Amino acid sequence: MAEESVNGLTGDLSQSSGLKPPSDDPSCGDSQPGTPLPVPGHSSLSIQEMVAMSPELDTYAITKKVKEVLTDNNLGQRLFGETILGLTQGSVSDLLARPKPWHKLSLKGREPFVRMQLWLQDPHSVEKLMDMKRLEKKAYMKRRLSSLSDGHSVDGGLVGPDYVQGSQSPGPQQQLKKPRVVLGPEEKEALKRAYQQKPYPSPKTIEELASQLNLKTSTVINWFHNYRSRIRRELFIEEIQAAGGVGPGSEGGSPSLRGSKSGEGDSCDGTESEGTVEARQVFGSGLEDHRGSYKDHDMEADSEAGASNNSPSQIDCIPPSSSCGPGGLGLFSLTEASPGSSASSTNIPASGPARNPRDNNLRKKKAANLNNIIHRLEKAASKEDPSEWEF
DNA sequence: TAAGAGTCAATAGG
DNA sequence: CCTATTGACTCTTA
Repeated sequence: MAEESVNGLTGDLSQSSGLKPPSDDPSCGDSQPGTPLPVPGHSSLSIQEMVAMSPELDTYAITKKVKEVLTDNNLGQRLFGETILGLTQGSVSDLLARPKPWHKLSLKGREPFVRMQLWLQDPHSVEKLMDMKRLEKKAYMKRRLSSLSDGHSVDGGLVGPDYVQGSQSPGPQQQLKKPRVVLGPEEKEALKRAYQQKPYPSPKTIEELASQLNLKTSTVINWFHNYRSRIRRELFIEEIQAAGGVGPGSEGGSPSLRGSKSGEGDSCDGTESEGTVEARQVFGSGLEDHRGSYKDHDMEADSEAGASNNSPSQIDCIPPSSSCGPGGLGLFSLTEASPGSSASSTNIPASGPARNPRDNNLRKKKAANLNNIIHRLEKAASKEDPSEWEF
């Protein structure tokens, strides 16, 4: 009997009484190598099902909390990623640093967040990870010792980086691995310039770029793909969320507020934002504060001669919605899925200006992205139904 | 088929 | 060790 309930996720909206029978793996044909992770808490539902049922989650709040817990306990992203999320360190880093808003995530993309949420709810989450860490260390020591006394290195093969770039090969293996391409600063600059002129270059342009920069066309193509998507992501996360620094080793999130990016220097930000707001609820256990508000990309008119009205974009702050979970359940933050914006419960107007050094870049990126936006606008224009517009 | 989403994995810095 | 960055790859999607 035990309380192995699938906490939360199912919470209140899953009570769809008779759920499907336990075994309902979508194993038709095949889809994936199966579920990589058994789902932390062990439950009868696959995370995929949980993801599907999950209400909107505040990805920002979740990652914030996870980062906090990890740093507070000296747990690394690698361990966390591999044991909890089934992702590699780099992916975890990326995810934690730039969570995409829930409504912009695909089902697959939501999975890690659901896992994180589940993990946060597990009262033993930390100690379990700590145990893992200890175990790893022990195993490592053991290996080391035995290889020493043995006089021969016996690598378990768990973590064996294949050396690629070395001029010499280990011998037996064919180092047919392609060495990683590393673009130089000039090349990147050139590509960025090209992007600003044309985020979606024609094959011809790509060819030209490639030959001019002495790169493979596939590299150029990849670069554009990556750059577009990363720019987009950066943009909305920068706009959306205020900077929140969590000091290492100390908790007590002191979310610093940053209403609007200060358009230092020259240009003015003719930003206009309609603030749509809505209250937000807190997670039952754990997550206490969060925020996140979205607004669409603002296209700013870039004009120097223009007025420099520095009207701070009005970001509405709503009073703390003190919605305490009844009896400690609300596992998820319920929100009415709102199209383009979500709430922001701001806290103390931090006196300390948490300036973001990236503001400059932001401007540049915004500008760079303008073309991108235009491109999409054009696309949208060809659709009758505004609901199909994607922004 | 091209673009987007999600990742992986090499690597650069700390 | 650890984390951040980023070119390339695998699937989806339209």
